[in-house]
Amino acid sequence: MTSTDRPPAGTAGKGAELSGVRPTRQRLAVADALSDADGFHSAQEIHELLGRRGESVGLATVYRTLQRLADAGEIDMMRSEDGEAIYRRCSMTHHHHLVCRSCGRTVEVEGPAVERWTTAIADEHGYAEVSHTLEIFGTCPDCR
Amino acid sequence: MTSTDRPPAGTAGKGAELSGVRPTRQRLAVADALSDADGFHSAQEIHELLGRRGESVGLATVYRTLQRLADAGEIDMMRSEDGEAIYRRCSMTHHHHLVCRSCGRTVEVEGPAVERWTTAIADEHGYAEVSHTLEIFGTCPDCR
DNA sequence: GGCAATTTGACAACGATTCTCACTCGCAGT
DNA sequence: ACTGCGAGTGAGAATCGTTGTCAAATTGCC
Repeated sequence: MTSTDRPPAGTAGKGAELSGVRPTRQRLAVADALSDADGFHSAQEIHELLGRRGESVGLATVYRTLQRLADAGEIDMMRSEDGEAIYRRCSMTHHHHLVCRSCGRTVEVEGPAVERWTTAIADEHGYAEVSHTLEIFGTCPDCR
Repeated sequence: MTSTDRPPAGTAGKGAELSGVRPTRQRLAVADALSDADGFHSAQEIHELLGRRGESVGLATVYRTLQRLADAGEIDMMRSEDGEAIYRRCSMTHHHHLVCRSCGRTVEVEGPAVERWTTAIADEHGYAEVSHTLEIFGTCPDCR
């Protein structure tokens, strides 16, 4: 469940998207760390990075912040092959992976055609809020 | 008592992939369960299914068997949105699933265009023996 | 039949993520 | 600036999926 319901916070009538979200030191630090380090990073990596920077932030807070950012669509979340959640600063295009069965070498590929197709198919069946996962497996040239 | 007995040294050198693999009841049961239930299933689901069937198999064994099968390329493994490992029997008709996030209602869809696209992309990067997984998620009309 | 390597299974160990809860801090009103 | 309250935080417990351990059971092959 991705419930986003929050208690009747009477505070209404202020910032649009940021209703009830406080820009605390920790949140800024997490968002910042993720911006500085590009590419995908796990919550634990971010936590460690913050520690090295001296900006100590609790692990639980890092998890919460990362999740909130992902929910808000400000960052992308996907899962590594180990099943760990990894995040990256948003903006880059949505893409898929072409993975080698033997060595694991991965190539990121884009497919506007696929994006269009999935949306069309879902639409055709009346499904809304579409998302999808696509992974391609094969044996890379070096492993042939 | 070491070099006296020598296991089937070059016994009918054909069973390449199955070197040292015994077709035990448990392994057959797991492979069977996965074949019967199509679609993706987690190790725990398979374990539970086997339990219901009366074919009791240890959880650890299910994990090991599934992993071995995946390594051998006999089944596909990917990760659910929760990060859990899910497997499916390989070699079934090429179709994908359009799943409803709320009620789970699933529609099987085919996409020759996607098949062609994935093959083309893989080819372009020199990858051979291509296979892929694609799942589409959305909210079905009844759940809107 | 009988032996040794492979497998199995119950359970401990693990690592990632979430939950709990007492304590702190930012924000708005006074 | 002072204060109250709820959002936010953090340390550690609790979950949960998955892997490691090891004695006992099973299987293949002589």
